Amino acid sequence: MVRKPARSDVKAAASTRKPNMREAILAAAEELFSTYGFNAVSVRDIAQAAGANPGSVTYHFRTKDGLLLEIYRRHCGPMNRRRSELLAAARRVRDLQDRLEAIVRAYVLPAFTSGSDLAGGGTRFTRLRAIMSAEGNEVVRKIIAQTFDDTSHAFIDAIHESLPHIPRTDLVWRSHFLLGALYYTLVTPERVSRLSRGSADGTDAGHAIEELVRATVAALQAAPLDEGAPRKIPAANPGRVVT
Amino acid sequence: MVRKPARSDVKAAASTRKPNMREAILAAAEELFSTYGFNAVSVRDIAQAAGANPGSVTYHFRTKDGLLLEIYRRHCGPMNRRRSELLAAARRVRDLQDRLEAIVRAYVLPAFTSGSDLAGGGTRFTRLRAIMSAEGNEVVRKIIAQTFDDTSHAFIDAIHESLPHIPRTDLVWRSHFLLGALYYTLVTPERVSRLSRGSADGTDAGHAIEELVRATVAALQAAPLDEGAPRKIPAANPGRVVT
DNA sequence: GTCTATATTCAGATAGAC
DNA sequence: GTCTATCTGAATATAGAC
Repeated sequence: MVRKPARSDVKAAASTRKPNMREAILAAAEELFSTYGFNAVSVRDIAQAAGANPGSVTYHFRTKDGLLLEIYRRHCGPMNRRRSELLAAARRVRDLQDRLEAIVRAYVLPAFTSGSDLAGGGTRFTRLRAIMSAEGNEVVRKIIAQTFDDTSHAFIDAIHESLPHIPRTDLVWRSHFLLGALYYTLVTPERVSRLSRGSADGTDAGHAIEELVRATVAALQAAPLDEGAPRKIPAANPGRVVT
Repeated sequence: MVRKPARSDVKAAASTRKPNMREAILAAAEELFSTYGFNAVSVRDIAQAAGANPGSVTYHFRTKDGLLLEIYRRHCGPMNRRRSELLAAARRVRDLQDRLEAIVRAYVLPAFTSGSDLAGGGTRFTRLRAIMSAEGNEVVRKIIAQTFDDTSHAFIDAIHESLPHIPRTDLVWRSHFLLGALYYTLVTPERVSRLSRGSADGTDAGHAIEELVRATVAALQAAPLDEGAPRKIPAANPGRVVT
């Protein structure tokens, strides 16, 4: 995906010792951040991986946060656009059960497939988002609230249309669980492989999607807490637990 | 929990300027790690919060990793013991539906209530575990595989007994999703509050547990992927996505 | 406009004072 | 046995060379 320079004259060669150093830095940063987290990776690590000088990173992106910001800018647009497309298509599905499943799929799929360029770009970026939310990065927190909340609301509303008898609040919780499950699967896929004793491959994104969609659709359809069938109060949990 | 010194003579007072500095360091570290993550917090930060000298931390715990290890040692024992107790009780529930719910509750509850001493200790520790799994800390990875896999297997097996017609592999996926949902709720509770437009409080652990249990029980009971009713191949996902 | 050499602050860990 | 003063290396960001 590196654009070949139009002319390879001396001047151009001199001013770009490595073709598109900026892109190389971005790619290296994305790879390292999504693997080790933001805080664990230094600007020096990134520069080294990209074959650049540490200061070169600062020149292109001002700060380490700026670099992260640019990675988000790259991915958020395409990803949310794809989500909107898929959601619009899902809403046109007639059968209610099928529609709900299509909506969930429309939410999950772009997290894996999206990404402007490389194969696995979407997965890598979503993994990065998972790590960033755990690390509580302040820069990212703002981006998320600004960029993703609209999409999240749109999905919750669409789900609510398919399940009008379930209070919106419950659907918020359940779609929140969906995102948590999605993130966790991308962060520690090897745990699935381990606990299944090899009968499942946690890194198989296609399979993960299917399992996640199936589980989520069932969870969304569950009776809400208020109007559920009367249940015994479990001995283990007599009262509410306070944080 | 701070043991009072048997004698408060001059020598004892001199050797302990602050009572139980070791405990103060542990408490400060747990608080900071579970709030900002492991990599974002420096030994100096911890020392300052505990009113200690940075080197004092190294004396008590050798390394920063050692400090983390000790925090895990403190919590894992009580937590898994409580889980075993609750699981044993749950397995004795006769009604299959109720039993399944009790099992899930036995898994989730100790993540909130456990913790040797302070209120919210369990929640704080589980939040820490969530962050650590995202940061991919190598020290923790080993502890988890050693300490938690037995418990996880026990729970999956118990669930499988309640749902024998569902392949164990699917149950592994679904209980994995449970843990992810639990972690994510502890990591970003404010997102629930935001998306619900204030009608839910993400930090209300009691409510979170109820929502999580309800959703998970439904997810666990869903038809497995293999033998589900025949479904249309969704246009959006013609093939498997490769990571 | 792009990158290298350098400055300054701060990290984790040590060796010796109490 | 416990903690303080200090060392060494690495962090981000700058200011100036190309």
